Amino acid sequence: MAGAKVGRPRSKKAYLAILKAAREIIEEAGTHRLTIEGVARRAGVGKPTIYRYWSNAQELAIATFMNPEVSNLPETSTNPGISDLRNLIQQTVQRLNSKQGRQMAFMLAGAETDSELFKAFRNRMILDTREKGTLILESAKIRGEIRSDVDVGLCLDMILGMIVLRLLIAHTELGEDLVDDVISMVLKGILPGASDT
Amino acid sequence: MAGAKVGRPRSKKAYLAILKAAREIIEEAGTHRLTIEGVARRAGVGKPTIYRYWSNAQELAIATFMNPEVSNLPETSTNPGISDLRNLIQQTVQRLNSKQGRQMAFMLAGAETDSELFKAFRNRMILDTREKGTLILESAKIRGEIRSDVDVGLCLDMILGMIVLRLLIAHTELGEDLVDDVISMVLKGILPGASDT
Amino acid sequence: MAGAKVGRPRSKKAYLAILKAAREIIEEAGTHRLTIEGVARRAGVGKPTIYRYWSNAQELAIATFMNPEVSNLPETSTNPGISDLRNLIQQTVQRLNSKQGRQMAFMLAGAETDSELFKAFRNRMILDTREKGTLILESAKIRGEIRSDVDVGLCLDMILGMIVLRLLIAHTELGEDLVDDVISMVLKGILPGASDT
Amino acid sequence: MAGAKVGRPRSKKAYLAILKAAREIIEEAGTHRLTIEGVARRAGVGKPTIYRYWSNAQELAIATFMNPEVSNLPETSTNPGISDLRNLIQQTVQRLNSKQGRQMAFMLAGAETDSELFKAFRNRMILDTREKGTLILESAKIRGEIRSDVDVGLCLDMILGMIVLRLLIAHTELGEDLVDDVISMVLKGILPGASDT
DNA sequence: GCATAAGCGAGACGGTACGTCCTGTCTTATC
DNA sequence: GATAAGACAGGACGTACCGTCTCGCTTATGC
Repeated sequence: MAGAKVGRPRSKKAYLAILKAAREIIEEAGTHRLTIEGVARRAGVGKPTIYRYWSNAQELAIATFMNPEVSNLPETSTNPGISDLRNLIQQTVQRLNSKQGRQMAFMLAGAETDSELFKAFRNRMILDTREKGTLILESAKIRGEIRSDVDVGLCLDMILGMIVLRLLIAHTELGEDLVDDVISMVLKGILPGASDT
Repeated sequence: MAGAKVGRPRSKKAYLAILKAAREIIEEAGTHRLTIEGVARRAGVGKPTIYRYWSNAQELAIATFMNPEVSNLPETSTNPGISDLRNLIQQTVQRLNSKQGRQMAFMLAGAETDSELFKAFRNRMILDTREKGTLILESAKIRGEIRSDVDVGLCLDMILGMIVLRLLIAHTELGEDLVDDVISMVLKGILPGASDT
Repeated sequence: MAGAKVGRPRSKKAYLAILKAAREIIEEAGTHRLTIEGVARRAGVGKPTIYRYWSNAQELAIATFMNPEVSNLPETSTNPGISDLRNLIQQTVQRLNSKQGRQMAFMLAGAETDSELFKAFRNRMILDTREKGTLILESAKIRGEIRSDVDVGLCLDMILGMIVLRLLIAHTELGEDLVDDVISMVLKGILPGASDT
Repeated sequence: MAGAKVGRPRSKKAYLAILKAAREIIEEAGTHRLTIEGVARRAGVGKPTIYRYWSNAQELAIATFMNPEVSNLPETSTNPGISDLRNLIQQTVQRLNSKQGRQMAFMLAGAETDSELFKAFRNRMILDTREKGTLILESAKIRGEIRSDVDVGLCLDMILGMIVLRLLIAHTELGEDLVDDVISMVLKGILPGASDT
């Protein structure tokens, strides 16, 4: 690779203007109205400048959700107990329940599933929660707070899945009570013989 | 009723040819390669004929999954017990796990969520299962097979949500074991003090 | 309304409605905005009914100018003299100078030149005048009012041609003076040695 | 001077290919078979490239006659006499009598009469001759070759009009003799007392 | 310290598809 | 048995974007 850093350096200003314009368009008109031409026009930028960073509108859209404004979840406590699960889910619900999160979730399904950015998104929005949740539940397992034969991944997918389902398909409100209910259910199951809420 | 059945009747043949062509294109190239022009070409049909039925490619794509080939779930027994839940979920997994179902699930997220066809799809693919599941669980409640304070809707959304999540985002295989595991979990919960699988 | 017998109860009415609608459209929007669909819609008539009489929009347009409202020129006196030429040209100018005449002249050039209706139009608008003019000039020839070697057809074509040219291409006003001027010129020529106007 | 020469320059090659294709289509199938899609296909060019230059098929058709192949009339001698009129008319007849000229004349009538290109055409095909003819006749007037009270414009319109009329409407052959006859007539008039041809 | 290489905005390019409109033909039920 | 209604295959319209490709400039680096 000759010319590692020769030539004019890429303009930070242009890069940020593109992301800003893209975010605004998505905000105003929705993800499927995002076009490269529209972004270029709004950002006062040439189309090739956009293509230099992302190879299509899809990727740009995904990137929009990857920038610092959608921050990571706060760290869980170093030795988390089963009670931390509530906070985690609460935070995930809030994050996905935002306008941005909603659009992103929509967009997700249309994406080329093998793309790096799709994976990145999935990592950030779902797996991130899943990972933290795994940490919590495995700790709980060790401490005997939950049964040792529990499939932790399945458990988390049921919780996350429910959230995604209601968001994407049922378009139900995701209230605060929900979090308590779902935790209660996942803990006690639905069979008789467990104490009430 | 003026205009009720005046004029040349719509051609069943053309209608079916359109759906067939659309289905084939989706099968071969994916949902996002479906274009009205392509369908018209393949079906040997004029574009306006397509637009007479559906107002854009999205709607046509959704309609593709609404026709008889993707049939309703079989009826559950008239007085279903908790054991029927397994069959219901098994069938849903199979249906969504097909190539067609997978594509459809993908497509879902990009759709205009207020469109009639989106709702129709949701009804058929999700609510259909949800409704039958509700029947089963409410019966089980009455018979005392499950606790009376259980939120039946939430319970089903956790199961369905997990399926959708794994299909859309994690792209995990949806094996047969899964069904047993998820039912077990939802019945017993994850707290200690329940018998093993 | 309801005809007593089967057969053709509303034929005349439909026919006239078509012509009326066509005339109105041409009047309002110009000849090139005339479409069969538009006429059918406006006339409350099925498209095939129009096609039963005329085979395309062009023919219909021409037919519009063939109906009684654009009347024939008045008859010339039975034994016309050279002085009748002025009246003839005057009338022709007036007829072509009308809005309808103008549009018709425009349309003429776009027409399929071999169609019967094109010929019919030509007959009515140009040859009609030409014929009457020939009568006048041949009579004048016999009476010695003009030279015997004059090409009568050429002479009339120069007069009519000038009118058409100014109408179509130069868009000059066709005033009354013009008629006197052109007759004077065609009579005396432009060489010196003729008395002034 | 923003936008003066920014951006990729327009491709001369594409421009010429469009005109060539348009000319060929008109030549082969006639003016009313000229479609933007057809031209794009034949020229190996995108439709928007055509629309960048002309806003519809009509304008493109007119432009076809405006390019160098249909050249200007040759210059008349610097101090032209009445005898030059013959050459001028002869050339005009030839030009209009060509296949291309004929089609163009037809097309003329269908055009939006206020368009720039319509005017351009009129300028080139009619006014060009008219202007040169005016020069000739005014010179002749000064030298006393024709009467001083002659309306030069009217005279030329009669000649040109006759040509156009026969071309458009009568579809008469425009032979060589015609030129002599029309000049003779316009010079001498049709009254008795002038010498024979 | 000046050449060079890459980035920049602008915008034209060949394309594809859009959704609309109209053509001329056909197939019904109605009158 | 002609009519109105309107669906049909076809095809052109003019527009919007796609992703690529020049342009003439600008901006650093590194020779």
